[in-house]
Amino acid sequence: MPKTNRPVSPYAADAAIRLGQLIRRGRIDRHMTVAALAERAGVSRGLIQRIEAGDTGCAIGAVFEAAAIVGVRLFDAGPATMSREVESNREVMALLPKAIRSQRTEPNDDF
Amino acid sequence: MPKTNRPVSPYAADAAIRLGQLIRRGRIDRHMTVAALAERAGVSRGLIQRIEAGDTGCAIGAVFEAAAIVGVRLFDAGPATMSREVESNREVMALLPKAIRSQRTEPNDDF
DNA sequence: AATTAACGATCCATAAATAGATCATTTCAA
DNA sequence: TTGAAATGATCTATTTATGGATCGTTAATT
Repeated sequence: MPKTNRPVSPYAADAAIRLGQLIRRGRIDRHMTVAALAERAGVSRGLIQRIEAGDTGCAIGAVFEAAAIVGVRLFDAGPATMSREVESNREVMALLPKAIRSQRTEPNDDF
Repeated sequence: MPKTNRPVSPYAADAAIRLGQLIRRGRIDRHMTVAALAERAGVSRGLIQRIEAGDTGCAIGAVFEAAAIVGVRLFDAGPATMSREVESNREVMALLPKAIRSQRTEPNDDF
């Protein structure tokens, strides 16, 4: 058990678990062992185990790397279109205000 | 510059940047400052900045937490359905083989 | 145009993640 | 059923991320 526990909301925690499920599913579908995936991702075997378990402390780069290798599609963009997606979105980002002049803490997430 | 650089594929790196864009977009749409988002997420202001920049070293729990607060939908499941999604998927996961008996490194990701 | 809050970057100390090894157990295949 | 490989767990050393503070700059309001 870690010394201190970083609090995470149920939604974020479940999302991490869900992604872990998708990765494990993809790995098994491709007949890859945990060790093989670890090697291809350039990380340790233990880290892949934590990623598949939905550990919220894992670096997002390692998680996305594992996802990419086993073919998990992220944010509705495949390997060929992700970079294009990012690029075209830079323009719309540029139109947004650079600073927010507001003091309301903004209630929250309704979607 | 960090002592060692963790290598990440373009797809994984772009996915992190894309998520950062979505979070920044959501934050600005809700008129929240970086500091306000940081406080609500229980992290530092600097971490929110790195998250929005697409830093691959950020913990996935912190990133998903920020995403949840500003209303970014993860893996086609909203707050009300994410946990249900995870739960119902445990069954299908249980049907998958527990160990992979194969030596092929499996080329990779085509989708 | 002036004011001032928000932003982005950097530095340091500390907390935490990761690698790597080991061991027991499970589970697939012969 | 048996044997070997894969998995899951745990431990320690080391690398790395994070918090918190600070500073110059940018950009919203008035």
